[in-house]
Amino acid sequence: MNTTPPSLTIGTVAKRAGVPIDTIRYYEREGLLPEPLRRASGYRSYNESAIKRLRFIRRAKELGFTLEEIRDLLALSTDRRGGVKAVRKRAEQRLESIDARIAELMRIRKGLQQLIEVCPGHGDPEHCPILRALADEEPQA
Amino acid sequence: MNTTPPSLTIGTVAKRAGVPIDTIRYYEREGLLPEPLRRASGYRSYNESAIKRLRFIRRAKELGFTLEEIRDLLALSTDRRGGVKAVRKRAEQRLESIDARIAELMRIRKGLQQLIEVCPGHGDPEHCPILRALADEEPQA
DNA sequence: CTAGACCTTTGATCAAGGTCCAGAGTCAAG
DNA sequence: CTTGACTCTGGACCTTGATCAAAGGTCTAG
Repeated sequence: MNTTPPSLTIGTVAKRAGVPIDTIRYYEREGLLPEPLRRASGYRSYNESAIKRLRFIRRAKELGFTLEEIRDLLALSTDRRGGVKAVRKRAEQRLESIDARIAELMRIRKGLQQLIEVCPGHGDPEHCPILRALADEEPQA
Repeated sequence: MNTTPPSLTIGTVAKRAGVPIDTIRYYEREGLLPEPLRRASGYRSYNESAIKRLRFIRRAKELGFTLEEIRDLLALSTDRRGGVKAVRKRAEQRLESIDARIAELMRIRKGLQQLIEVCPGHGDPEHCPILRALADEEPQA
């Protein structure tokens, strides 16, 4: 709706979006940002929408999306038919993978916690349960 | 105590330890495995302790230790004075960083969950709360 | 006009932890 | 002896998400 004249340099966009200049060019190469207009001098010429897009990317990254997934989300976000359904599905998948990662970390945490609890913290390495747990044979080896 | 004759080839060790051959050579380069004896032909010649050590590394990796930390643990595990105390300290640090990671994932999870809950899953992308959350301006932008 | 800030490109580099390859030599079975 | 499986070295390459350097061109304030 607003047709902001394209006039921002990459440095300005970088500052306003909170992203390093190199990263902007990198995102452009990776297809996350459209190629901007250029001035006669070759300078990239951005408008406000580029800043929005960079912030979109930043937030999605904070939610744990990879750049690959974000590229996908960006494509979906402009798909009027079915885009919303697909976006929600991606978000649900993301949630599942976060849950799986949390569960895995909890499992690891538990194992480590138990070892620490029974380790006296001194004495012979032969009797340290942490080292023993790491070194012991597989059951049925 | 057991003085197993060194006679295992790298391929055998790889199979028994469940680690690719290239990875064994890589660990050797990185100082996680001692340099093995060699046959006259130049073939590496391992004994059972190499397999134990590789399993140690594998388990430590499963507990989220980096190779750097594992190298450290391996050194400590043979240090009779103070080694155990230091090992326990490393384990405690590892636990703390796991807790931090879990907390971070829980925070992310919560944000994502809230977005999914209010997303109808259909309709105009303009009204999709997930896309809006990603795209919206910073407050006070 | 000039200094200094800003921008351009290409290509290298980083962390981590491997993975793969070519070309050559070796080993065990039949 | 031959065949096929195995191993050797050295170095290149992979993933992800940037980050930096070099050499040069442009823009803006004074």
